[in-house]
Amino acid sequence: MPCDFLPAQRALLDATEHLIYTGGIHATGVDAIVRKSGIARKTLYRHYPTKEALVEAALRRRDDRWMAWFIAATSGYTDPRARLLSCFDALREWFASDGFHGCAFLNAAGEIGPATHPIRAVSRLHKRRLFEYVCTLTRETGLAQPDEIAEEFLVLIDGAISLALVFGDTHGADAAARSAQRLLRHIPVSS
Amino acid sequence: MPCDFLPAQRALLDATEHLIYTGGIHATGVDAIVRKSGIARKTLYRHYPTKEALVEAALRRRDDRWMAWFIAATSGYTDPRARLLSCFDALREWFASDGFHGCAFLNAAGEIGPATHPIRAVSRLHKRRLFEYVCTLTRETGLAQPDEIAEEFLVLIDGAISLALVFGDTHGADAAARSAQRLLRHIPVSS
DNA sequence: CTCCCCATAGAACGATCGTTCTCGCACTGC
DNA sequence: GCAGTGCGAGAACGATCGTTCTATGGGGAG
Repeated sequence: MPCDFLPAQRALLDATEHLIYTGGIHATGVDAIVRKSGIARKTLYRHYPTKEALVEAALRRRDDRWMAWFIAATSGYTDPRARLLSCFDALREWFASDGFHGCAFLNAAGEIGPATHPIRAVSRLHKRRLFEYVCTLTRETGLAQPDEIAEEFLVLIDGAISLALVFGDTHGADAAARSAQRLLRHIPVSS
Repeated sequence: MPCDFLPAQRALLDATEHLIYTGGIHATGVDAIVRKSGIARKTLYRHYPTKEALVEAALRRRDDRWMAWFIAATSGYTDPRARLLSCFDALREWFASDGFHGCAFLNAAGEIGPATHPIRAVSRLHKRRLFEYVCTLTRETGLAQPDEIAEEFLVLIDGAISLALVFGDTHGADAAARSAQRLLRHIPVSS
């Protein structure tokens, strides 16, 4: 993992990520990507053999950046339980931000049919990375069975994101936070 | 609300629902709908002014049928708490069924950009209907603040569906069921 | 300066998109 | 028999899809 991107790649990935996030993968044409990025079509196809590869690269980079944002946004508390609960504050902020349109990886998985498609693999990778990070948070709390608790948190996180997409508000994050608080209140600490 | 559909409409809605559920809205062309349904293009455009209207009608009917299935699948227990928990048994069964591809309404909302689009309204309607039904279940339990609990259940349900879509397994339903059991164990009954 | 490579702009390719039109066949009421 | 109508099959429309090609114009190495 060395590597920054060339400026042309950066512009392409920025434009692609934004367009497919706000408008969907199939609905965004190469024309729109070229127009928004200011990069020539020929250059696009020099860096990426196909639109699909460009979309996949854009999603991989979004994965990196989203995870970095989420980790940064949930590192403000030293108390492990407060840090775990701050996940939902971060989500609330995200839901209320301009241009929020759900989880790009859930959207991609829902839009693309076959489960063997490379883009579906990016979605799985993202959720697995998120799960691993939540595992580190739950393990720090000293609760019993931290990985199973992390699974429950993953359900709460993705449920909150989905409801925020559909309803356009933050009530899902509030409900998820209530569930999480109850979870922390009633789970025994390990041995 | 009289009305069954004419046979041509039924065939069109069946084909459209199946195609857009498994392949996405934008990825399914009118050609494929015509081919699968065995209905002539001209007939299609007599019943529905545009592909978008046909998709919307197919989603509305899927809403009706999915809700009917979900209600039927969660009516086997007389004990209100067992009935509430049976939601996740129904989901588990759904996740393991052939052709499962997440929630059609979450997928549609994720694929379609503008929140004012008519199809987005169908997604909101579906989740609101699901919420209302879960409310009836939570109210029967006699728990305090049943509507807030129903919100939490909605988060658990949609989170489980999203994880089932991404990972292709039923662990999300298991985790959601654990959260739900803890919820029922630790919430006080109203007054 | 010349040669070469990369970049942009944009035309052009075949394919497919959503939509409309034409045709032919089967059926109905008179 | 015969005009009228509904439907299936499919051609055809312009537009747009993803992709490739040509033409043009710097910028660095020799």
